[in-house]
Amino acid sequence: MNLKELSEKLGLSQTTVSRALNGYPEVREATRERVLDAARRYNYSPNTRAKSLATGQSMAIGHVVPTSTTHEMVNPIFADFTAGASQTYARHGYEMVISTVPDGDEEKVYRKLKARGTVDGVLVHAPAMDDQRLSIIEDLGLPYAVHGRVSDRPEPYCWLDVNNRSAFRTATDFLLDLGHRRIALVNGREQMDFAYRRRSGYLDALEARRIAPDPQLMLSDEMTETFGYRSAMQLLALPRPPTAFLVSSMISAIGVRRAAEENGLRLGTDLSVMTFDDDLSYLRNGGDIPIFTAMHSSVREAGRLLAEMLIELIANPDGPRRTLLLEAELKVGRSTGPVPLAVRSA
Amino acid sequence: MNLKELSEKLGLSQTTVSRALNGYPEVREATRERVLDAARRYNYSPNTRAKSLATGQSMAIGHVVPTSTTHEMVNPIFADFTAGASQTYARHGYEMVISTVPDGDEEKVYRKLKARGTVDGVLVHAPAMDDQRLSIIEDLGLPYAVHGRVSDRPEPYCWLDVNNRSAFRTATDFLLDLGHRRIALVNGREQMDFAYRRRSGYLDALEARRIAPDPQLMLSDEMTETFGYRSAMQLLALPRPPTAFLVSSMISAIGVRRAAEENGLRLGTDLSVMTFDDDLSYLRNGGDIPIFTAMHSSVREAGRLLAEMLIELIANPDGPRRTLLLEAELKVGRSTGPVPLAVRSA
DNA sequence: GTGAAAGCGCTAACAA
DNA sequence: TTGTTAGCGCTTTCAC
Repeated sequence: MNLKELSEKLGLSQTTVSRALNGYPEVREATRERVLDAARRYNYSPNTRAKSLATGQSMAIGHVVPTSTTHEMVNPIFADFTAGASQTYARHGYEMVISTVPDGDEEKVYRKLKARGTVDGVLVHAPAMDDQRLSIIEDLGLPYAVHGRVSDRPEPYCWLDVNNRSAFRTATDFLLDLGHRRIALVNGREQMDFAYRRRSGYLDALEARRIAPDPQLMLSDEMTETFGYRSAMQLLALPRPPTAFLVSSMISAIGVRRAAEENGLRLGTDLSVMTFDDDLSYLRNGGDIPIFTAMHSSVREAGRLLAEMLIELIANPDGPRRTLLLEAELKVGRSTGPVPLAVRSA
Repeated sequence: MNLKELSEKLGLSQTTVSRALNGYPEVREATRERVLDAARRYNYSPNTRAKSLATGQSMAIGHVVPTSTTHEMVNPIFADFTAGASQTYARHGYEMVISTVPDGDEEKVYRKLKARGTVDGVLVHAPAMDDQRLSIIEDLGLPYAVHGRVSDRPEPYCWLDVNNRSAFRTATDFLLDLGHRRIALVNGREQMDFAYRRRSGYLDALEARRIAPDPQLMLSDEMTETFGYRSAMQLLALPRPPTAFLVSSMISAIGVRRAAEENGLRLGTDLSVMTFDDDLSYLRNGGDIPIFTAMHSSVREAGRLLAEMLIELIANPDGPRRTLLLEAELKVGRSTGPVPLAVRSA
């Protein structure tokens, strides 16, 4: 059933039917009723492609995900964030188009998305400190919004970020208050903007107490379980091992716990583990996770919000570039010892 | 740059340019060269919407994900699978469109996808035993492929599944061979087809040795860390607790480990934990995971394969409904005790 | 081997 | 308030 057929059934012109369906004011109410009714009865839905072609809007938003190095897509953060964004899109009638790209081919993909008219805007994930994507997208004239920030970018752009710096400052202070002095930082890859900001927060806290950071205690790589495990094994084997771990993701913290276990250390007694992660659904199911003391934020909600911001930008491309900084919340769990912990002898 | 502009630059008709670009044979080679060259130079990409409208093909494939109850999208399996499928789509020039739906609204969404011509086919995730979606999609005449199977469905359809039954039979046999007699099964939600098949395999193995299954030892729910933890806490508190756990997902197994830890039990010594999960990227990063003994399969590869099958079906809707059953691989890690473990006294 | 023209299903001037 | 008409950018007969 298409517009032509529907209008013939109704004995009206396509124009009138179209106007009735799209809520234009110049249609008589009775006519509109008739049209809407028939549309429902015949299960009519307008062909998106035809509509797009006529309006120039694709009513779709692209998420471009690099595959090879970062494994971004399988990152639970990405999943939760995307789920949130998707809900917003659905409410506004947008489709979500996900493209995966081998690293390096990104420019080509954005260019194509634009040229082919596949999407009306794009959401950018996991920006690096000197991320080049934004300039490319900006130059293409494609509306975009960023989950995170790009430190090296002076131009205004639409972003939403969690306050990583203050979160890690707070977390580190928390551990310092407990009496810890050797705190390991198990962080994401150095080029990632979030990792840089987190390290800054950690260093801020140490500096404020005049504690010299020990480079040996600061590791960074892609945040997998394996990385957490290996980091902890390595750090716990030091002559002066850390008494606390500040870990940039829950899944890596789980790896840290595995290492602790293998070393015969009990969390909350022999070792403190504190994590920053978003509030991920695959770990909980409505329940609490008191595994670690944690800095939490809702990444799903972040997805919803940023999608709203992007849609607003698409509607008004010359409007202001909105930004939003979310503060993380501290949740104290039982794995962080309440008292200064003895340094384990080598 | 669109076709008209490009053809004007070349002094050719749109027709010829179109033919040259799309590899039609009746174009002189020299002309084709010129056209392809110009297309590259001017960064020409055909407008997808216009092309779709003209051809009737959308060159997009839909993944419909229920949101409310199952949290499917944030399931790491889904993420890895989708990443794999997406790679195949990219190779074949397809876009991937993801829609989230509140449970129950699925029929409406499929109907819309079809009526609006948004996609050429759909991939169905996480089927339940009596899943109604397939009949709906079938009736709509939308090509589809299923990740998993639907036990209650006699009609042929295109699916790819891992052999859950034999995997769990093998896993249970493995634990039985070690001398375990009280083996807990921590499984996915009962309505899920995969959970049913896994339980069957588990029961098969017990029955073959004339061991009566203990209903107390069989739990099922959505596979989160929290569920694994709670299950294990509950089971370990039994008068006769299990000596081994067979867990349906790695993340839940991590919860089981947490519970074991809290109970002062060491994996591989006091307790065996065996898991079935796909080979998930967020846990590893190229490395091994010696956490549990596991039945493994590559879900990313599964995504790639099933996407191929679907694309083939779209190209030839009246062709055979291909199916593919993958066998899981047993990987023995150090957490499964090599000898019968003493039953912990209550 | 190349081009003219119709049409995919819809929207949006402009007319009535 | 409704209808006529001309596109949106591409493919695809059909004619040359």
